[in-house]
Amino acid sequence: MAAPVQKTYDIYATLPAQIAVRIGQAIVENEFKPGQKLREVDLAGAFGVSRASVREALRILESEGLVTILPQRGAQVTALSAAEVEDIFDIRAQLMGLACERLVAALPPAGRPELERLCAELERSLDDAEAYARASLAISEFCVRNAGSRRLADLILSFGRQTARYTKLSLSTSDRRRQSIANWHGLVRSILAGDAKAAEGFARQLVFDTRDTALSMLADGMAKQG
Amino acid sequence: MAAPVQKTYDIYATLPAQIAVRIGQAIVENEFKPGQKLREVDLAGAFGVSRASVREALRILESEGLVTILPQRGAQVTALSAAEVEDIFDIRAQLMGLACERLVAALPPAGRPELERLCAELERSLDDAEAYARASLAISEFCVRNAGSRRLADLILSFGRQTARYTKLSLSTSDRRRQSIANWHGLVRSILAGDAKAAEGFARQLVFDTRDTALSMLADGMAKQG
DNA sequence: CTCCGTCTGAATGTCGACATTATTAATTAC
DNA sequence: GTAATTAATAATGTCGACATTCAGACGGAG
Repeated sequence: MAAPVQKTYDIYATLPAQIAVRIGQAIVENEFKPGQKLREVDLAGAFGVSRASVREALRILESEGLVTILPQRGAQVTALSAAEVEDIFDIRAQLMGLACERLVAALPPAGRPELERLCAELERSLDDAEAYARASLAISEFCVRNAGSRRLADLILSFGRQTARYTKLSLSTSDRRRQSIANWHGLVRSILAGDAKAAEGFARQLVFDTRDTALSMLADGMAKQG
Repeated sequence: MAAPVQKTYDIYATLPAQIAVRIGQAIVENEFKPGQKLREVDLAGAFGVSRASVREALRILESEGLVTILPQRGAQVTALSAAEVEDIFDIRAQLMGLACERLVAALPPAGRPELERLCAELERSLDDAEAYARASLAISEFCVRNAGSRRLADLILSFGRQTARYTKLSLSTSDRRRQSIANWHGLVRSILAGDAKAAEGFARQLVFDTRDTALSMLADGMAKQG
């Protein structure tokens, strides 16, 4: 008797899920600003669906941390304090370390050239902040999705999306991109060499560096404002 | 100018949240079994509310991992494979390590006697599996909630609830409870001594031991069935 | 006897309307 | 002129009904 087939259900199947994806993109790409109110009637009108579907979409986005719902007061784009940004980066660093430590054993042989290709793509994108952000996300996603745990991957990528705007901020200078690439090189080398502990270290450092830059840039921004 | 007051909104305020709490309790306490279907109409009738409220409640529980929603096929109590149980324990061990490492610096002086009291409560409950499970949850929650990150605490406790039935299974023998207490003693001692690295180690070991026992008991159960 | 297609019943998906609550603007008292 | 109160507005909370899709029973062909 063969094992029962694990059917995969397309999360885009339902209407609320589609709405959630589109609103989520707008948030991650900073079209919807932190703190901005998301009125159900407005969104329902914009997407041509009923409020019920929008409500479900907002619940989905709340579970991803992109939206904050306050009872009787509606939904708004989650606005993070500097302390919260730091907190999320710290947790993600820990989880990214775990994922990359696992990746060393879990990466199938066929994934090795793909890993090198994604790393080369990083170097090609060194002069273009937008392209580098995309390439960085691509190799991160590849590593995390091949670490053997769907749950861990979703968690890390969810935290990544919550702080996407700060990561992008952090990678806006070429100096930082060079520092980032150095870490990625170390990580890829460790993975290909089978050194799990070193991989964990590089993965965590990668996130820590991003965190430190983002926080200092935020602090500068605050200093200018206040 | 004083900082604006951060209002706290009671998550029990809305009807769906109340429904979610009650269904969630039933799941954690194993009254609703893994894989059991949760029909919206049934639940709506049982709680005397409309389907819309039940739907929102089920979404909340899905975000906590207690319920799995399959598009067009409804909700059911999340059923975890042995591999998934192991995965959750592993992630929780990592996060618990991080939390307890932070706790060493974050625990306010007033929390020290409380920590010792909760530890003593563990010993008092050594002969009663039910009481020990409660005491274990209490000290875990205390540690995690005083580690300085609401986000991290919620995450750890959420994973804990998802595997609550297996933790309970693991702590069903007095031998295991003695092993658990030894780890808790080590953890509390490390915290009070200010040794963050040792605290991290004990915290992880605590979860690892629970994982190992639960998995071997699950394997035995499977062997009997198959 | 087995397998496939159809059909029936029941569940979820989606919607619009009403009830309730928060916000804001106007008004009045001081 | 300011502050507190109140009324109007606009948002969310909750509900019942209709549309759509899925699971299983039934029946017929091979």
